[in-house]
Amino acid sequence: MNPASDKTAIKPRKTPRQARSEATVEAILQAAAHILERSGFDGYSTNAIARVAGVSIGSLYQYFPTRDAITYALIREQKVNLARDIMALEGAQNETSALTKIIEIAVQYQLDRPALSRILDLEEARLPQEPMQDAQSVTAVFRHALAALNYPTHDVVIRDLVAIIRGMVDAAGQNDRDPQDDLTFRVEAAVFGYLERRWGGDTTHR
Amino acid sequence: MNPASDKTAIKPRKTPRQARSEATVEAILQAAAHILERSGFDGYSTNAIARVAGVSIGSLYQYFPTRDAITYALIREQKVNLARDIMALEGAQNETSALTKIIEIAVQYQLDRPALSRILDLEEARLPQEPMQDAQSVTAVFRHALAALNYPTHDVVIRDLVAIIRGMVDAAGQNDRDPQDDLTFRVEAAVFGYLERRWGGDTTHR
DNA sequence: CTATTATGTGAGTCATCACTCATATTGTAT
DNA sequence: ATACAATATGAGTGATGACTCACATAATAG
Repeated sequence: MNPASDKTAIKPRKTPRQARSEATVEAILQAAAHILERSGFDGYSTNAIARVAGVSIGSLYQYFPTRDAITYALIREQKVNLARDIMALEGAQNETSALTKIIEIAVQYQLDRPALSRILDLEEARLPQEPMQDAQSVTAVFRHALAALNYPTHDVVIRDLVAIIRGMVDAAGQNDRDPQDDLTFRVEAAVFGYLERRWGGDTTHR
Repeated sequence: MNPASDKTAIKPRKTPRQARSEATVEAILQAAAHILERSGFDGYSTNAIARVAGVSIGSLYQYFPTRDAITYALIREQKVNLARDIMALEGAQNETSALTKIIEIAVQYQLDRPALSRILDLEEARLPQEPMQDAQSVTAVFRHALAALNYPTHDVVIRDLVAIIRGMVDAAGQNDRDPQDDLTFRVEAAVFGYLERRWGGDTTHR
């Protein structure tokens, strides 16, 4: 009855076809990210997002059927960017393993916009899982990196590693007394420590 | 002006003095936990909590000045229970290290009421930090366990370990395809892997 | 130029929800 | 028995906020 109660309608109601409407969508997403980053979940209302974006509330609902749809879009964007950056470094093959690069980039994201990436992680954990095929690009990157080091590539291993990295990085971002300069090193210790302890003392990694 | 806007007023407005009022408080907390566990944050309203508790909304506000105060109380309760259970095992000194016991008990909590402990962790990350001295009991337990194994006891180390354990345990609880029977083993791998990799290959641990 | 479609607008609707308060009931002290 | 404090009640208030809709304007097609 009420279209808003149709939880499957998460994708944009309309797909922008002209340049100005794409700008509108972009402005909305930026405004949403800005509000989340500055004031957390308080004030994260569709009206506020539209106001900050300099767009009418009606326009917002032309492209996003639900407030959560905006949040999902931000999460998706973050994931896609992360996977893109990792794969960009994939080409430059130097001595460090792909797994090390993943950690470096994940930490980089955290240091760049700590509040935003943290709150998006929280929201992702809170919102019902959307069947997000973009997430699989991250999984694929991990699988590839693990295979290169002759480690197992089961889903469980990847989930554990993602959980470790996320947990540490978000916790460090929350605590402003955290000496974040060695965060990469600390995360590496946990990740490689976990792998080595489970699948042999092959110390050629890193 | 509005007492509800006074964010410092988080502790119970009144302290129960009679038996029946303590029962009321207990019913409210149980109802809140039940709702959070069953339907997540949706439906977690003060009116619903009072209804499920079989208590009037007015009674609820006699003891909790804010809805968040209820959530804080649940978080505090969980922390206190955890610290208590760990210290109970502290006495029974067998061959396993105290750190191993901490992990076992933390995993135990997760397996017991996965949805609840997960959502309370999320809420704790989301709510403004209350100056919670109860948290320090958990920190103290960690510090003691680390010292027994000749590991550093800096705040950073403890924060990292807590983040690792929480991240892994919550992620496992979220994913119902997770083979949780070996969760303890996996978390141990990450924790001891992290420690050994940073402070020497002393393999007498565990 | 005209028709058609895409995009934009924002006052208004409706439901939810945190929280209050005037009043009623129960326990306790003396 | 009486007084006083503790506890319980729930209809009501006010604010918030997601979302709609009737209408306006801008782009594009033919």
